[in-house]
Amino acid sequence: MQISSRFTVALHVLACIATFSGQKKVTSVFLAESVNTNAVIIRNILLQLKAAGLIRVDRGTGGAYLKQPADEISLLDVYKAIEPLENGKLFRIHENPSKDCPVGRNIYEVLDGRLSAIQEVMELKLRSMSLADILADLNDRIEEQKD
Amino acid sequence: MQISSRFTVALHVLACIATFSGQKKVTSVFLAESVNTNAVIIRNILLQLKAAGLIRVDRGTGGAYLKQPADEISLLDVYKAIEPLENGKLFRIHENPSKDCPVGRNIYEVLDGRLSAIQEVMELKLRSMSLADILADLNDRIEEQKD
DNA sequence: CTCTGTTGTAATTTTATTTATTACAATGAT
DNA sequence: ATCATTGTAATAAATAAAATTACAACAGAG
Repeated sequence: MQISSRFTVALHVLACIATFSGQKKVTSVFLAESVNTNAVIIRNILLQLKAAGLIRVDRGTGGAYLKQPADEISLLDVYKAIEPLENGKLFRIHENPSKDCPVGRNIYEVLDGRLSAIQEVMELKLRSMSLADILADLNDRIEEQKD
Repeated sequence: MQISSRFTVALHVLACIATFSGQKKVTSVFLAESVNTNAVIIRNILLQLKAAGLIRVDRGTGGAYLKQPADEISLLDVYKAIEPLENGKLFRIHENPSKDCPVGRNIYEVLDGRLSAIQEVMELKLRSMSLADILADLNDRIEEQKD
């Protein structure tokens, strides 16, 4: 089961905001065209990024802006802003295993710590990467393509 | 978006097979009761574990058995046996971003490597844990509960 | 103050996926 | 031959993602 595209859409959105800030007004319609999706999808993602304090969105006049320097926005910040994990747990454990079976009775406690450790390394890696890293790669590619 | 419970169900199933091997015949019906789900769900998971070479399932007579020592079955083996990831990619990247936008044109290439690196650390951690580790924890708890 | 472009939000639909269920042929030991 | 069991198909129900439509709220520009 893949992690939904909302996370990568959010990264795309943030990359656009950072890239075009100052040059043009970054609206949900503009973003929807760049991502190739519906503007309401974008607006909802913008709302989540705003709620997490990562961006500012100007009502009425329109436009989205970073509220933090790109090197202070980690991919984990974005991931947590976007992915509404139940209990914050990446892995789902089946519910109500049999209390009559010694395995069923104990499986949750045994798995929970290990699954959390797996999630932890993933989140550490997410934290080690920033929006600035993505922008740097992006700029390199864009510069190359100018020839 | 959480990873489906099929993975943890598979771990539960393997733990039962290892725990009860020799003591009782481990059938899909028995497993379904321990997990608290439908026997067909279990059978399909058994088929996947069998296809991955982790277990043997006896047709007709019934019963499932480990084909490898528990310390040679890593959680990654189980995860890969169970999770049918498209292209093997954990993260989904939205399709057909605008070729007219410099961000849209390059976002896939820029994100792909980083997302793969994140998946990589998660898989390394999964590989570092074995079914034997789970069985050890499980046995400790079961022994404690015998009092 | 009205017009205009935009955001916030609700409601609904479409599509995909997971989980559950029913049914039954195929299997293989007894 | 019987019987418990697996393999498999077909389908339904539940959940979730993604897309769409509609419109009130907003805020600057004229």
